[in-house]
Amino acid sequence: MQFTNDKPIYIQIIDMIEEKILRRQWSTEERVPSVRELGASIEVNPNTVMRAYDKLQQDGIFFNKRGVGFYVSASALELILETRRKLFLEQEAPNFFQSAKLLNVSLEELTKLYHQTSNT
Amino acid sequence: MQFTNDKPIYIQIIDMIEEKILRRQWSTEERVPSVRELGASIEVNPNTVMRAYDKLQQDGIFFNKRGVGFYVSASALELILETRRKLFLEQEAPNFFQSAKLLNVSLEELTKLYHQTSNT
Amino acid sequence: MQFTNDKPIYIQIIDMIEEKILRRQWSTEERVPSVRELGASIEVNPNTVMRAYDKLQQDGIFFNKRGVGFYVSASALELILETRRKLFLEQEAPNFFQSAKLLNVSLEELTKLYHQTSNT
Amino acid sequence: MQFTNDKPIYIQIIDMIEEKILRRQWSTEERVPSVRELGASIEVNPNTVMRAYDKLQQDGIFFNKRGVGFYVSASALELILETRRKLFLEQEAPNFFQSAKLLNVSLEELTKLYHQTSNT
DNA sequence: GTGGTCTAGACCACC
DNA sequence: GTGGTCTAGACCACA
Repeated sequence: MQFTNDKPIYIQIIDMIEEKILRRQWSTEERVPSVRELGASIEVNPNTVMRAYDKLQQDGIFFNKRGVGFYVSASALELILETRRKLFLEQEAPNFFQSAKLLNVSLEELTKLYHQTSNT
Repeated sequence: MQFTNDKPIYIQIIDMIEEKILRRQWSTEERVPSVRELGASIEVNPNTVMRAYDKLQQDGIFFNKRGVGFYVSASALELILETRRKLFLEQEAPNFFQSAKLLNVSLEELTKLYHQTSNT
Repeated sequence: MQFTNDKPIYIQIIDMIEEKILRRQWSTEERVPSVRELGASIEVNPNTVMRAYDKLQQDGIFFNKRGVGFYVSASALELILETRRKLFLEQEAPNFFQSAKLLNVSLEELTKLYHQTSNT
Repeated sequence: MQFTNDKPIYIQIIDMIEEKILRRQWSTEERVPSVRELGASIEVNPNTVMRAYDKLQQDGIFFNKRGVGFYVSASALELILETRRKLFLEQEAPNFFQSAKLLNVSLEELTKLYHQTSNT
């Protein structure tokens, strides 16, 4: 996995996991890789993965069976959708459209870009 | 000036200056405030302002007359527009629309948001 | 380390590092001393070392693993050689030979000086 | 006239003047432009030109007739040649050839470059 | 007056 | 531990 330098790695891991859940690649109530496994596969210190899992657990997206591992919670999908939609509508969209106007990108161009964007 | 905590101050200064240029509040070939002046007016250490000016100079947006001060370069507006448009079209827009699709925000909703966005 | 007064310290640090890489004393993909370490060893403020590292990173000679340290990039040697050769052939050499001609230093004398120059 | 940022302007003016003398464009005992004249023609503050003239006078290259102007001294050419040759042979040449060796520029290439260099 | 460099010391997030 | 940012204060050369 490739990491950018503008965000902490553990945040990028969280984003990746949330995307996997959103895309139904990781299902509800499913056990997720151990911190060591995931750490090894994406070449990141297990502590950093742990930090991401911790945050996800705090947010109610993961839960933990002691000595067994982490699981995707039943309400995970709903939670992620809710918070992300809120962020998207209240923060990202206004910023995005304001940028567009400042840069003279018209509604037509935006619509075209919208249709060009793949779902992957 | 108000600063947020999610970005370094010197970056926020750069953003502010680029916006001023984009909005034609600072014109090409015009002398800009000295590091001390700007520092005093926005209550930031002159070193921090210097760091912003330095970056802007590296990017060709400012140039410098020795012992006199910094100036907005002739190509500043063009440079900013070019890099920002590129970033917008190639990075931000795809990410944004992909998010929209992932979150089931329809084109109609987006269009509505577009029209709601103020130009300021 | 000895510093001269005709160049900023951070530039002299950059030069020293590039020379180390050119002479294969610091290898590609190798971790370099932390800003604090190097600062202590050459008796310079860590901020000044940081400034040098920052520039090297901008130029693609260093890269950075978050929370770990700076590394010599894979293309470092190539980059340094390329830019230095270009500078040498297009700027320094013409200036040098023009000076020689202006000062009536003959090709024979230059050749002699060439052979006298040590490789260190 | 074009100025670089890596050297003070007054030094660049001195260099330019010395070159003019070396090339016999300004002759011995000849009156040189006033500080105001030269300042206007190269778009530099007269104070800065004055600083250059001052230094040249200190070095014995110019002399001054009060109320009349500055003149190229009789020994100017000799003085310039002497100091420049010394600098060239003891500093510039060793540095130059050491660079050449570090960058694997052979004697043949250097000789070729020598012949390519125009005298202008 | 201007930019530019440097130090010392502090604080922070991240790994 | 690591980089990274910021401040306060100093000093300097240059225009």
